[in-house]
Amino acid sequence: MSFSLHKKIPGSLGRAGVIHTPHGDIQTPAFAVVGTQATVKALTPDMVKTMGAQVVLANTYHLYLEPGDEIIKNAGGFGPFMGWHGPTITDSGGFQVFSLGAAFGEHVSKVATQTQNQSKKNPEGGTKNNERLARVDDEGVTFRSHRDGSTHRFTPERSMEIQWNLGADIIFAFDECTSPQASYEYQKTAMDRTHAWALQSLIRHNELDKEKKQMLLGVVQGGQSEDLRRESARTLASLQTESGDMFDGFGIGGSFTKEDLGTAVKWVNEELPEEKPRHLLGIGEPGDVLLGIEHGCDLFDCVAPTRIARNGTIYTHSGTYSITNAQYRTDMQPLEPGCTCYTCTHFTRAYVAHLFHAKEMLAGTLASIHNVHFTVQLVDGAREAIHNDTFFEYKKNFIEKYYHN
RNA sequence: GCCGUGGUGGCGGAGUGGUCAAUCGCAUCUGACUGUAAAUCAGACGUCUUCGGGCUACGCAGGUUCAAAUCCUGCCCACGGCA
Repeated sequence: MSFSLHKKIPGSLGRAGVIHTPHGDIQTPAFAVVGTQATVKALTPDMVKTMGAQVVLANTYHLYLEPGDEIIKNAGGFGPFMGWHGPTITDSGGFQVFSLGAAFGEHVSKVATQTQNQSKKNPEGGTKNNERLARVDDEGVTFRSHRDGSTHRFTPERSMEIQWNLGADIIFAFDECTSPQASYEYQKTAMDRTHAWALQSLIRHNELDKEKKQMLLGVVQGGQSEDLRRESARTLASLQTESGDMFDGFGIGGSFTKEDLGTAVKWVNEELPEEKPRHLLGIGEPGDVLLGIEHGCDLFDCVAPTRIARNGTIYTHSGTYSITNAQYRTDMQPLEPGCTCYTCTHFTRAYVAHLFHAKEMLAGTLASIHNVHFTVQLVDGAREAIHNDTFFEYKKNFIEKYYHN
């Protein structure tokens, strides 16, 4: 397990490199396709591979609940279990602390469209406590399963044990992902807690993974404040156990606003060591990914391509559109003219629209193929541009078309 | 021909004197979705509107009533039964 840096974007933090894993290399920057429950929804691993995806990310919380991490351990890890033989990542379950906790029942997302006011209801932001499914304390998180209501508890140690069983090549320290509505004080509290958990994660992981098969990434938090973000990055970068073990890379977590995503990432990556990979967690949409790449992130993952696909939204180089809109029922063009994906080379908008209206399962599959292909291609193109010293030109061309049509 | 039942918005189907432009479901239209509580969710859905409201509507035509989708009369239509 290692990371090698091959090329830097002159004048920015952006770079291209390779992460070597026991299941193959990941050329970075790379987009990890999300397969939360050991399946990329609506797609077979063959399809995912054909689209050019290099790595699949699954979720600790979900796989712990179903089918249980022991079963996956016995299957040889979630990769073999799902029939994906390339590199893999698992998230720690930390994000569910947010989505089942402070964000529960709220219309709060990872990337807020505008600067939101701090919650008047709760310093941590979001809903009243009695409605949520997860509650955080200094030692861990107690949560109720969204599937059957049963109560469970995650600690940093437990997350490491489960992720060890799930067997991904790259795993994350257990962290607390905060709401963008949380107060500064709460962001600081959560960040300090995340740092304490980071050390516990590191210690427990090194007990389990003596041969260092997995890369463990520490997760930077700190909300939208520059001082906290920088402090978090510095703290994690220098964190080490008594035996000298350190993180193999870093995740950048938490929530952002659309406006400050780039700057927040920049603050963090200015502090993080250059020789270790950085994963921008849960991002994202095309423009956000390019921003992340420019500011020095190597890995991305996001549910957007597959989720919006299943809901009928199609990525194109001139922006997104909804295939279910009436005008596409008779449109005999491919989803995006010129696209080389399987869907675009075999089917029309009218056909895909029909599948959506008829509620056929293939609708989500064909749309997902296109959107994942689109996103992977975008990142591949950016990587190539970095190697060719044309990144800014590449980004400018993309952004102009994508956002101004 | 007689008897019975029923005709409500694109469809199905509530409502059986006032709070009904009419519950609800489907369809339709539009929007949202960023470490997947998500093949999900939200809004609109007679018509016009200066967004206060106005107008036209519950098979058709009359009638009763302050007030009718709801009660009465006739007609038309559908389904079932008997001749």
